[in-house]
Amino acid sequence: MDVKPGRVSNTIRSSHEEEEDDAMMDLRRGPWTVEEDLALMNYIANHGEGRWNSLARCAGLKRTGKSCRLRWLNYLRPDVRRGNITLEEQLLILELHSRWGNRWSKIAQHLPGRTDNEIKNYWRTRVQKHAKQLKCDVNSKQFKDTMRYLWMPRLVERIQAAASSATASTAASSSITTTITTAPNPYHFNNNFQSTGAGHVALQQATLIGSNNDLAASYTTPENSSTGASSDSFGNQVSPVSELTDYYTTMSVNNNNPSPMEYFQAPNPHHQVGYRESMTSPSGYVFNQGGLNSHSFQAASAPEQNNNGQWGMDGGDFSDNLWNVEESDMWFLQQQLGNI
DNA sequence: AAGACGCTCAACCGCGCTCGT
DNA sequence: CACGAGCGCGGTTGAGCGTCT
Repeated sequence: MDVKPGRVSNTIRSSHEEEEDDAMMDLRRGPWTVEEDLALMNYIANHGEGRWNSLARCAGLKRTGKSCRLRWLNYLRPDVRRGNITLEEQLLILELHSRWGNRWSKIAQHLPGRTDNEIKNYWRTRVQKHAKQLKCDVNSKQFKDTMRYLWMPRLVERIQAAASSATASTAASSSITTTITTAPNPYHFNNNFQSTGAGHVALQQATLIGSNNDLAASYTTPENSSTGASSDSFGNQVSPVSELTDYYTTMSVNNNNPSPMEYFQAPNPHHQVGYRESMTSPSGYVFNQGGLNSHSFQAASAPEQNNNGQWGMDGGDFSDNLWNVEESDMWFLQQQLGNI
């Protein structure tokens, strides 16, 4: 990659450090400086975004329009959300990716505040890592089945557990909102900018969803807003209901070994469904495939299981536990794969 | 303590689509 | 219709940092 040496990721360097580099070329590349960020933000605050090439010139930035657009969309926008991908977001990413594949921007549209870049990075670093650890290709049927039958139900279970904890604790009722509104971009925007920025609406929306404390029902899958079979923007057939739940239903009919997802109700295809409706009482399902039921599952010495039989959930902000819990996910998935 | 290794994520690149001329 | 500019998207890179040995 022909990037200037000394590139510093995640680090804002002073423009003084790079003046020598500037003399070498007209267009700057590499990490953005504080001055550049401020120039870009101020210009967009006054003139709006779009027409990126001319914007770059008019703002006095020695950057390509592409670079400015990327910096704005992925980092400087006021509604960009940073921090760990929550359980719900993970579930949604898995679900949407199972339907659309690597259509990152499309997936990102359903995760307020998350960028396609962030989701793409999450997929590559977390999901593909899991596939690698399970010794199967991320695009293989085996791994997709693992996601559908094991990983996603497990996420739902943990979300339910977290929701229960949140309900039990009045203090916890605000934890989800806190998570969602955590860490906007590092710069302070004045009130005028915030009130006029389009992103502010999205941020309010995200907060509203979180504060609803009804996470499963909060999700709006693309099918929620349309009825009947249709095709996506790439001409692929898109089921009116979740491909995921369709798959569960089909598999449970065709497979003598009932999948864990049998405990998820098949949705009415004519009914607009969210997760809450399509997945009833996931926390109650039994892993009876290969003779493993909830008792043997819970009795096993998996890491991170607490005294309540919950997984990595201690009643606190569940997003804090996310990364620790992932290790138990790997343990769990590997155990389950061994039984298939 | 220090070198090796692995992970994360901001940033870049190339391709293809859209739209105006 | 042809062409080019602008833009968006998906793939890839690599610096920095944390962890392991």
